[in-house]
Amino acid sequence: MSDMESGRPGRGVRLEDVAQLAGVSMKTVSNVVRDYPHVSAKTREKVQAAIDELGYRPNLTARRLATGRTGMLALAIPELDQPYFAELSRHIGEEATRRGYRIIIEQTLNDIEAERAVIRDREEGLVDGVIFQPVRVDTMEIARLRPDTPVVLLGEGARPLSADHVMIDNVAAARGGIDYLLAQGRTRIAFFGMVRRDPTQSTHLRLLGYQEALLAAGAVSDPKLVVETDGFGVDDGVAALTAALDAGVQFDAVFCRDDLFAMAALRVLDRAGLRVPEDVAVLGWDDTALARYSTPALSSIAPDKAAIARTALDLLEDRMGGFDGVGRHRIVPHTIAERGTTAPSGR
Amino acid sequence: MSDMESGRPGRGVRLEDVAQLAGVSMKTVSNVVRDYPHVSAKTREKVQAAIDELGYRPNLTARRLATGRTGMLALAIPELDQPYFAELSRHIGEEATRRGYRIIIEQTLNDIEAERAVIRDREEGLVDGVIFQPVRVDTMEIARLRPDTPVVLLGEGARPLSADHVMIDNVAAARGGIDYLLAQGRTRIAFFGMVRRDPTQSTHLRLLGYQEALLAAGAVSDPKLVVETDGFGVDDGVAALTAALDAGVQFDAVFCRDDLFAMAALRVLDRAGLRVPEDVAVLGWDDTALARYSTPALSSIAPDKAAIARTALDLLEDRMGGFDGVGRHRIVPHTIAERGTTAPSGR
DNA sequence: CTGAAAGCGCTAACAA
DNA sequence: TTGTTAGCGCTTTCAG
Repeated sequence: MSDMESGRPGRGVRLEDVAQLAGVSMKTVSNVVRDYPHVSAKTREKVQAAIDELGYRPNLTARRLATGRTGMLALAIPELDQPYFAELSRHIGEEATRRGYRIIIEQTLNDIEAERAVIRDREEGLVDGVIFQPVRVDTMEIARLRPDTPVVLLGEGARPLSADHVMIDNVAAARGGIDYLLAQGRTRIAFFGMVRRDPTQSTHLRLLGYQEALLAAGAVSDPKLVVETDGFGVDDGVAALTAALDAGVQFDAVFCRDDLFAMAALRVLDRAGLRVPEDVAVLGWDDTALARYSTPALSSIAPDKAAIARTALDLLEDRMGGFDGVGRHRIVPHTIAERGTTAPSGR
Repeated sequence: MSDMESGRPGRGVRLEDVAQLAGVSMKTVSNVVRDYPHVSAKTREKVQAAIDELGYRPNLTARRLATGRTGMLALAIPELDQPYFAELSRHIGEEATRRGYRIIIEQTLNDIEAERAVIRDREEGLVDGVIFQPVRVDTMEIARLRPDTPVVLLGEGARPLSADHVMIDNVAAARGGIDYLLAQGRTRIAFFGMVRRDPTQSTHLRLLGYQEALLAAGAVSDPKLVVETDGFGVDDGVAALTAALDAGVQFDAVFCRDDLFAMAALRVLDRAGLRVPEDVAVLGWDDTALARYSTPALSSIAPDKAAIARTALDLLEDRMGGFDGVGRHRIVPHTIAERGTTAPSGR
């Protein structure tokens, strides 16, 4: 009660200070701090009192040096503000917290050097493991530069035999999307977002699924229905799709590489006076906030982001626990989030 | 050249090993590693060769323990996947990288206990400073639980005298938004997104600016034009605005608390058959991806997020550098991103 | 300009 | 159950 000194900062209070005040050894204090089970009740109490009085808190850095564990994971992604990555990060952050890890974010900003730094050593000794979605570096490079830190890869970009990997089945998901559109009676389905010089593998896989499904259904497969763009931006998409429309390309559904292109499609169709979904259905990919909040609300291929997070952490914890087998590849489920842009008729 | 062993992992290579191989002391190696200027060229060369041969990389944790600096900053925000925070995080991440810091993300998920943990000690000894946007804890609590780690606060939630603070002038920004709408000839402007039991201060400030501007302009100020909602979700918004419309409330512009509510407004207006911006103008707040990608593209109050990041880091670096004055409050600029939803007439 | 040695604060064998 | 004592790997006075 006469704790006049209560405002004293904890700075500088060490384990040893606590030990001294409590009249025990450092080891005992350490045991109490870490909830080591074999400590007598009275000792624990005494120590706890000293801890409280001094306002002691363990120095995480020192603990790390002593244990070798950092309790941190790095999440290396292109851009934090791209809706898909923002949502993925949220899930990974939550899952990590649940398991007692902290997340340090590494934005590669689509820069190949930044990606190389990630696989090389940027995180050396700083984190226990890294979750990495590469977009520029290729499989071989990742395999070669294998770091000492456990890594799990996300996305379709690279799949070296040496690293674990989590993704959804892009081909199957695309096929499912097309089948879904076909089942609604759409006959001329465009593939929108074939980005020229796309460094990623994703687009190709999605296009592949698109073609497979069309072929399997004996539906129209016309090269003109594959709309190429000059980049990943909405503007690129708007320009490309507008050009296609102007060139007289006809379609009653647009299967988009991702939600961003779907936003572009919505804008172009609106300008062209085409109604969605009555005249043209639109299906996005990633099921981001963009899809949920647009008008009309966008239907979208929905990767199970929580499952991606969970699986990635599972694999990583195996590795951190010493598992040293060959790279494992996990396919995570996806669904189709059905919303207004694909409803057979108005909302 | 006969480096048969080149695949050997760097794991376990210590400063001492390098020193031994190079035939110098640890101190010298340390100097080379850290680019200490006063090292003779030949020594440096010799040491560098040893470093390369051994594949040595400094152990960050050990360095930290020795220096006391972690080189890391914590960014504590409610949710990483809320567009505004995702974008803010991107900027802060970039700025931090530029200055040589890494960012660890702490999602508070709007949980008051998580926020308390942040200001208390969750990051003790783990980071050099924290950037924190509180939404639940109040000013006094933050002031009381002042941690030993430098903190800069973001947002309007709390402004204790003891901590630095960065925000945009919400009242002025709201006033500016209303003036802008007024200048376009709008006469009945609704305020949309007066969230019931909103724990944050932002909404009130924005409403205040709205009222001030209306009053100053001698424009219509009708309590019915303030649309209350039950929560922050788009669904809450849709329900509330639909109800207002059904109740016969008339307006020719909607000033939204944030972009999410603007998305809700767009949806409701579309359903009601009202054209945007011809019949009703819509102005959002935050200038997120939602605004840029919607159709029509949303005009929005745009806080200068890069400036927020820069300013926050500036203040934090001052504190980390030893500055110990009273809390400083920085106002960062904002603009109005003019897009389709407020254009006087169609696109 | 370089070397020797004492920490940074904590954990973990090994004893007691 | 608790104490003693080395480290963990790096930085940093203080000499030389």
